[in-house]
Amino acid sequence: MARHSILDTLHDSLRKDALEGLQAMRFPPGQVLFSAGEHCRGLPLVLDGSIKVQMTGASGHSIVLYRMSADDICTLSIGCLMTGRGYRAEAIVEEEAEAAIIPRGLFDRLMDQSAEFRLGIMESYGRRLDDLMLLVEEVAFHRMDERLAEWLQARAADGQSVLNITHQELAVELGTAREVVSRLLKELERRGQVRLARGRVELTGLRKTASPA
Amino acid sequence: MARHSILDTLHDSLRKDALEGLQAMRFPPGQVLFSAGEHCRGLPLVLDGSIKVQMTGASGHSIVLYRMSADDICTLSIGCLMTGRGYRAEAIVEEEAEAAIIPRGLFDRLMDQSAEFRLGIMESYGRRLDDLMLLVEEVAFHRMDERLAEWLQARAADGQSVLNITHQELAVELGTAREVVSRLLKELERRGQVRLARGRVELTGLRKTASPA
DNA sequence: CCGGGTTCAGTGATAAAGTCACACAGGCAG
DNA sequence: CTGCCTGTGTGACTTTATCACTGAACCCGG
Repeated sequence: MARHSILDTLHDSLRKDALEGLQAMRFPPGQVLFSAGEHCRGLPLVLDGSIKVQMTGASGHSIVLYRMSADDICTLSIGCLMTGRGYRAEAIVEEEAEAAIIPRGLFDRLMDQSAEFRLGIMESYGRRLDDLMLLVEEVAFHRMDERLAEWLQARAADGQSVLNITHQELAVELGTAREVVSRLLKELERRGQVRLARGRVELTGLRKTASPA
Repeated sequence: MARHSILDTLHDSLRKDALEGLQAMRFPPGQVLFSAGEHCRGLPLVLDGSIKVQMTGASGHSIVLYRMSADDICTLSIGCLMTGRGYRAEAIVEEEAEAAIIPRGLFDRLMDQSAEFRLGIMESYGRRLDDLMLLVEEVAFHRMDERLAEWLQARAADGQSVLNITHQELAVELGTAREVVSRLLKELERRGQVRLARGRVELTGLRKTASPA
């Protein structure tokens, strides 16, 4: 059954209707939920798993914009739903995911009848906007070596110390070229902060870049 | 009196209430409407003029995220209003502007009672999200010389052919350093595409960068 | 187990962009 | 006229991006 905190906020009769209009679906890793240019059929709620949203530039390069996980809302879809334009990004399942789609009609009804639902939607929007603003700042002004180290550290903080990821995938995370990632990782290895193997990065003693200042 | 298309969509009695709860204010160029860290007091509607929204990174560098002009909504504020977090960016008046602020209570009421109002808000959100995604792509993957040329061309398309702008301001538009802009402009001047003077860029024969491919 | 294709990773050379440091020019106030 | 402040130009150097390859690791069919 579809479990999502934004549905919990609904009053009984409305919640009942909502749950009837929804059906959860499972998606395996690698599955593409939507891709650039496609039109939007409703608002996806992420119930479980992990989904990354990335876009590909005219240049052919890609960059990951953000991730969605349990209890998230695919805010991006609302814009498409409202303006009728196609998606500009694509969504790819990373860890097996479960999601339910709120069809347009039901979405409108929930927006009309539940202040709590509206609040949830707007909050989600606000967070997404913030994320993107931070990303712009990061891409525009931060050094690549720091961004790479931070990305790895964030994963380490999640408890993971061995990442199964290729240099190419890391390059997409950071929006740069594979060669750049290879060179920076090699440098980190020289400093003893990571250990490298094909398709694998093991974090050993990663800390802040011995900064120049 | 406050004229904004999103108010026109309201039904008579609601519109009357809304107009009573609003008062338009004028702001001179250079005025800061809000800055990073401040809290949000309501949703600003832009009635006229031009306002730029920019953020400053930890590095001290700034970049313009987008502009608002007549009939726009300061979508960014909604997120702050909903999540209660402070602004992450700042808004600065460029051309003398007129704006009205919808206080929180009235905003909630309009969201509750007007589907058209909701639609307007969500559309605005969608556009903003799109803008930011495009900006990420541009900053991450496009060459500086092309971005500069495109920015200048966009102004030329607006009918302006003499821009009163400093290299530093252009650098903030593009999220780069002043020196980079200076060098690129000098290169454009060598090619006869612009004429330069202190605080002034005159567009003469600007076209697509004689691209390498 | 071997051979051959595919995916990953490493690296040199070069171009583009960012950083630092400083010189100098234009315009304005006293 | 003389400073002074802001804006611009530029050299030297670092970091990042791009291009063009090389070779290593893995996968699979025979």
